Amino acid sequence: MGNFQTKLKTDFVLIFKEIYDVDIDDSAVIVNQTKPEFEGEYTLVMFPYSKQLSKAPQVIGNEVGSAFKSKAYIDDFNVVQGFLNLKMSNEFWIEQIHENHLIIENTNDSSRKIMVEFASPNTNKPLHLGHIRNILLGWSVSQILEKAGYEVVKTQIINDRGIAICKSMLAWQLYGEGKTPSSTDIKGDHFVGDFYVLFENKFQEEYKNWQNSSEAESLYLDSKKNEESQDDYFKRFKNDYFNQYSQLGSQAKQMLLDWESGNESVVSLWKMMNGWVYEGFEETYRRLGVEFDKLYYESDTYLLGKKVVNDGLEAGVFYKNEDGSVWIDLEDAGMDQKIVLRSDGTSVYITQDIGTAMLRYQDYKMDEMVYVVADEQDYHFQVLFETLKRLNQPYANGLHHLNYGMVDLPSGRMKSREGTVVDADDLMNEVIAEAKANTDERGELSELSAIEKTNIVEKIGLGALKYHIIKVNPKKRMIFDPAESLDMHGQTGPYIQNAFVRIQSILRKVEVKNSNDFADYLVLDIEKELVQLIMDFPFVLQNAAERLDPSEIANYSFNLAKHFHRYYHEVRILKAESESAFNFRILLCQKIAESIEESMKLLGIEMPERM
RNA sequence: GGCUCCAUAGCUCAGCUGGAUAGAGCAACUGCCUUCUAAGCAGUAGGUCUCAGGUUCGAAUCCUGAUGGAGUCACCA
Repeated sequence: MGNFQTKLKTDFVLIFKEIYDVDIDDSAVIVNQTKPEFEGEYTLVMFPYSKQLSKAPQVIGNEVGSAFKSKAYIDDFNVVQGFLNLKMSNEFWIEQIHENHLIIENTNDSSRKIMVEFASPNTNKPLHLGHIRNILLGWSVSQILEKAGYEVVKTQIINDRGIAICKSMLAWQLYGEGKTPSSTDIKGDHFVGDFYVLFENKFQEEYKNWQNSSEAESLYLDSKKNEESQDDYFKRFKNDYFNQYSQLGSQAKQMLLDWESGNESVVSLWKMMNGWVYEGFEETYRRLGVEFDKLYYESDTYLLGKKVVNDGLEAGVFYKNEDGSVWIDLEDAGMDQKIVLRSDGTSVYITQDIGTAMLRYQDYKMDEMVYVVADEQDYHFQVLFETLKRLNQPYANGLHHLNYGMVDLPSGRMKSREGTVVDADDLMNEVIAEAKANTDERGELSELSAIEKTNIVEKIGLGALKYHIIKVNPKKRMIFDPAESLDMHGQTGPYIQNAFVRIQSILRKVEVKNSNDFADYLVLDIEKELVQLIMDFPFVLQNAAERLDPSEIANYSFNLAKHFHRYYHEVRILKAESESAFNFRILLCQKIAESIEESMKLLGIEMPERM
């Protein structure tokens, strides 16, 4: 790792050995950035060694500091309480700015392969805000892992079968009048989603009517719980009605059975409608700037787990119940008994996941696997991972569940029934429109062509939206305020893009960019802070990769942009006081821009040249 | 009810391997565009880090308990 902090630690350990003849663990050494109110840039904490050496922390600090002074990179030191503050030499900063801190030396065993699953939508509805968080996290984590030296395979499992899509299909058959996305000029996924909603509405209507029948009356009177109102009762009864009484319900279920038995007309209807949905999804993905290496479809994998279950039965991982259902007992691992095969021999959700995991291993031989799935499925993945472990899968110790928190609106949880779901396409359109309005008002782009303008406005709008979502720690449930997501000031994507744009604007005005003639330049404090930030990149990246947490990169980018904006305001760059100052500052600006661009790229956010 | 996760400024969030006086942004208020793009900068104000114990040189951070909130506990996915 080309990380200077690591070098500081090892030097500290050597010094300790030399002057005290004591071995300490370099991983326990604490290096911080010196607080601005003290002199110096790096701080080592001495308290932990006080007891071991029976010396006051201040004394240790002074002794270690004196030893450090022989290093060329140290200029001076001071000790406050138990904190040893190191002031780096000017040459150190001059040297560091020449280094490329964006190159990550891979310390992992050479090129481990990791598969990342994200997005994974159902094909009966368009994508919404929740998918956007999922997709941004999955994409970003993929980029981060790749940068950290992994070979990454981006994948998803598309839930293209089941009762839900059959509802859309049936509604289209009954009420669609042969319309298509192109005949109505509606995006394919929305088109199919509209029929899903239509089905629900028609079903509700049918259900309401039925509730007035004598059959319904007597059922209510016979099987209501005491004091239960008719409304409550029928709310509870909805599923049973769908399965046992509903006309529409039985037609939809019949359609599912027909599909499973391979009925030609149903299958071709299914293919046509899913095709429409995929066209719509494709457009949304393209706009979001994401792509996948390999798609898996549930229609191909939903039968897969069965063979595994049979093998597992022989190996004693599973057991069979009297009724023929198959289970796994995970109680000794603190979990429950879980069913893996129904008594009728069909597989359940987790069985499919087991089968899919094995198929993926056959295809890619990955060492690790990341599932980007909301935290409501925490337990499911605990069970899945434990099961895969017991089945002795080679990647079983490399399984990760990136369990992000769900997205709430200021009004509470999104509910499709109440129509509060925020649609992904609408959201993108809105934020891009806002970016366009702001851009027009500023007038900076008035000389550019319409195409260039559109291009930039998209980058800004999507930058705002993506940053707003990705800056939040994935583990946390987040509250998404649409009004706030339109903001382009303060800690936002456009603020960071603006720092980059300002640098580009400066660089456009410079004729010769590669003059490295500034060895005599005395680096300013604010410039040291900026170089220090640039030097931090590998450290931040490593953390983000280990924790599967893009928000660390987001915070880092903001920090860098913030420092740059202050620098830009305080220090003349183009009109620097000397040639060496000019040369240094131009190179510094280039380095800052590169670091901003690289870290934002890891978040899936592009930089415009102007804005 | 069992298990899991969460609780930091009015709001949205940082603060993670325990370290110095807990930080940003938004909203509010005050300044700064003849000067490299004001999507910017500087400043004011805003805190019992939910509460109570414990661990130690030192706790927002680790442990225990309480309170409040969320999720989950299907032969659903």
